[in-house]
Amino acid sequence: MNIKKEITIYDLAKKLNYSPSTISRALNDNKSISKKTVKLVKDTAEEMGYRPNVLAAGLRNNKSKTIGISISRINRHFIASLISGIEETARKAGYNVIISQSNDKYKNEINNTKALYDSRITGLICSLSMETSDYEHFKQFTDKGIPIVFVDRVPNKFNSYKVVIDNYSAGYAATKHLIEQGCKRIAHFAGEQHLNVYEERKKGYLDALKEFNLPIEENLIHHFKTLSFEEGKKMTAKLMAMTNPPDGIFSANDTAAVSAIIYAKSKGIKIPEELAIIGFNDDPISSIVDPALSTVSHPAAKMGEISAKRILEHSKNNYDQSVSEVTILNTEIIIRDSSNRKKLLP
Amino acid sequence: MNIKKEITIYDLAKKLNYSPSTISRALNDNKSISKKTVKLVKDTAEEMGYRPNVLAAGLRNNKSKTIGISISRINRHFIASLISGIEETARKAGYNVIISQSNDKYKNEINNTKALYDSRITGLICSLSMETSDYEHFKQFTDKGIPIVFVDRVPNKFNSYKVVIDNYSAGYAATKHLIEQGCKRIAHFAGEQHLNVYEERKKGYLDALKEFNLPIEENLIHHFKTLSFEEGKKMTAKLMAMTNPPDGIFSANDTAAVSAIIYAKSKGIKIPEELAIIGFNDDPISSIVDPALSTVSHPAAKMGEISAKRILEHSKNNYDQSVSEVTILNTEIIIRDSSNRKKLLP
DNA sequence: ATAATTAACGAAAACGGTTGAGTAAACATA
DNA sequence: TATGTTTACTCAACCGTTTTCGTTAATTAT
Repeated sequence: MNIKKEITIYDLAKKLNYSPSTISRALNDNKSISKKTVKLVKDTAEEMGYRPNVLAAGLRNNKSKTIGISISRINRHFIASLISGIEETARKAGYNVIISQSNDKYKNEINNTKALYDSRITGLICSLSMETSDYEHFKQFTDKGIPIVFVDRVPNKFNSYKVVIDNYSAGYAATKHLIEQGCKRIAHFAGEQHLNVYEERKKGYLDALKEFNLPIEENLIHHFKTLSFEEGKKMTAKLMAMTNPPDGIFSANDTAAVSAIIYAKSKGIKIPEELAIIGFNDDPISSIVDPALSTVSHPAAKMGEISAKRILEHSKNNYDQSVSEVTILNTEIIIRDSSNRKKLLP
Repeated sequence: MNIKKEITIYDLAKKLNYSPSTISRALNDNKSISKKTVKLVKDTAEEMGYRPNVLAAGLRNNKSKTIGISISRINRHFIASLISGIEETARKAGYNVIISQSNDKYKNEINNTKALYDSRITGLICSLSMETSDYEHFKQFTDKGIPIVFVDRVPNKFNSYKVVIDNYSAGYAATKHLIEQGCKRIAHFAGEQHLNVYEERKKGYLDALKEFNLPIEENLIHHFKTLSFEEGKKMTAKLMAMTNPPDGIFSANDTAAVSAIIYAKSKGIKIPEELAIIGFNDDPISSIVDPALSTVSHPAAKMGEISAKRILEHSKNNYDQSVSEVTILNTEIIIRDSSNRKKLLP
């Protein structure tokens, strides 16, 4: 088991009788090196099995070609798609992607951002943890001119790039859709209200009710810790046991919405006739559940792509850090059988 | 917008009147530095806002505390859970995780592994792309003593660590389960046969049939390109249109199995009475589909955890690279309504 | 023909840690 | 008392690139 020695630009320099500077420039297509030499250098680099050491380059430039990601957890469909979009565009540009999961813990997010900083990332893409309401730990980046792109779950009081969907409009549209299907008493499964996404979805819901002169009933609005399957099931049970149960549910995510469908079915409640349901995210489960769940689709991969591009552009042009450029992407209401009462009409 | 200067160990050294070496050692808890000094150094480091530059350390050590991952694509439940497991254990040990997606293209896998190598990763965790059947591009790691852990989709002819499930036994058990439910003509949705996972699942299927003296009918065995929803649906349609259709399906993944359920339901075929179905992976969709899909559960996060630990151990102990240590994890058959005929009996 | 410009490359100093070898003082041992 | 051992540091080289200044020779302008 003998370990082969690494080939460096010095080895190339010695072999070709050039200085390391020339080799470096040739490899980077510096125009002050003749095309002939560039070709020669690149060919022998290939031939000798030279592989650049990005750590050395990174040290010298005080920046590695790396994008850092801080998210809650990977194994959720939306997040996985987001990361997929980031990775794809980053890699095309020759950048690596480092991921870190907060598991929705504030403390983890702090430690992770530190670790990412220590790697001298070119930029950070972050979707906040559930618990985060203080943003001090992001200053280490802005202090050093390192761009941050917040995506989906973003802070309202922090100057930086943001890539989001219009949660308000989506919440409004989802609720309006239920109203148009004839729902009069629509419940809302809401998420943590200090997170912009859930706060805005709820606002949209409330405004739609107002718009159509439907009363806002506080006992139909429930704030969930995690919008999990279990939570959703329990809440659906509670709601449907009311003397005057709701005839519609707008859930801030699909998991809870699906749990509502499954619970209602098990109790013989007809969907959508007695209870129309719409979720949020367009998770794979939403098209599999029976009846299929209406929902709001997120352009997750696209959001990742745009976020990555923000970082790449910034590092090219060195934009003014103090500018907070917000990108708002369109959502789409996907109507399936869980809410489509009109389809049932002759 | 003025960018703050970075604090280095030289700044700490100057401030404390120590040499940089002492600072470095103190920060790394080297025992040749007095506890008093260590505390002093760490405290002022904290106070001055010192953050280590892992690029510099990595350059010096010719290895960054980073684990590289090469997988097909992130946004699949199994892969996302796997990565989640890797990230969690890596981060606990102070390691970063770089991900790269091949999108199941051999060429991408080659480029990605090069990029990972260039980052001087401590080790590589890889689940092969669909197209990979040549392993030359992994030699760059073993040549340099960098450990590789293949996980799930592993090469059979390459010396390295491997973390897998017993696909053969799982395939056997899944098929046996259908047989025990009374199925006589069981179809198999198989994947690409040069991938160990699909090859072995099929072998298990075949051996179970033999064991129970059921005939092997080639027209019930179908090899899929991607085991997608559409492929599964088409194939189910074809199978159920036969004059003598199968009474059971063992699908090598859940997506195709779910598509079979949905297709059969749409055609009024009773599940599991007329057609019993079992899938593979225990994707979230499998418990949501109605009737719920029986399946084989993968300990995905656990596999990630073990893979990461292999890398960490290796880098601590510098094990003999030529040893190919294989870890085989248990799977579990999860019986749900899509195959549970006995439940229907009084 | 001479001055000015340009093209093509080289020397050497960073970048921020790590580490083997060395040292001075304090302490223990024979 | 002389010697050996520890303790707690320091020195300086090194990791592989990049980049700022040069330098030299060739080309162009005057």
